[in-house]
Amino acid sequence: MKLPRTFYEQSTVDVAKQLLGKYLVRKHPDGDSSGRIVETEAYIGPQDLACHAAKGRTKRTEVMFGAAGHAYVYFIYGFYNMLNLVTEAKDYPAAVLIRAVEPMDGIELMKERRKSNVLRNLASGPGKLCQAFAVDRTLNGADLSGKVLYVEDRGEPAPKFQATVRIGVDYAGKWKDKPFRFIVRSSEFVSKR
DNA sequence: CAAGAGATCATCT
DNA sequence: GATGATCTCTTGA
Repeated sequence: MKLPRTFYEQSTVDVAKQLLGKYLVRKHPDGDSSGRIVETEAYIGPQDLACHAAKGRTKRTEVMFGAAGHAYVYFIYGFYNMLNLVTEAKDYPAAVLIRAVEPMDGIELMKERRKSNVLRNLASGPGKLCQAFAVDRTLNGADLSGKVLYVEDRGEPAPKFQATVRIGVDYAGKWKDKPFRFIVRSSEFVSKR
């Protein structure tokens, strides 16, 4: 069952936690792929200095100000794309970063795109995941109730998870220490332990 | 194994 | 003109 818009309208931290154990699905002409989400991070709004929207409403952050249930994809370090899912009310900028998934369907395709045969190395990080799933900025603003990219519930019970600090946000003052990263600790497929 | 450097570009100052 | 929600490779122990 595809997650409805109302799911993404909940508080960002709740969305981030509940996404664990759900399945990211990517439909593509070359073949479809999916993966079980095992790591997420919450970026909870304009006051959160780690959130891009703390810089205000700009061309780049515009999507986060839009309605929940859309993809926010941006390009970083000259190499990598990051996939976020926009949460909460329209005009309130917040999103959940998808950091890692456990590959399920379309594994051969992911191996090709990633140029790696190591299952654990296919989508265990936000940049890797976007490569494996062919997610780039053309998907920025994509509606998650559409056909190209969405998250579905496959009826799996909520996995046990652990909250830790977010990665790579040392510049964010007191916000860098907030426990807004959620990982399925038992999974081999998280980016770091 | 841990640590460091380099790659490379859209976005904002 | 600086810098970043990263990754990979190289180095050295």
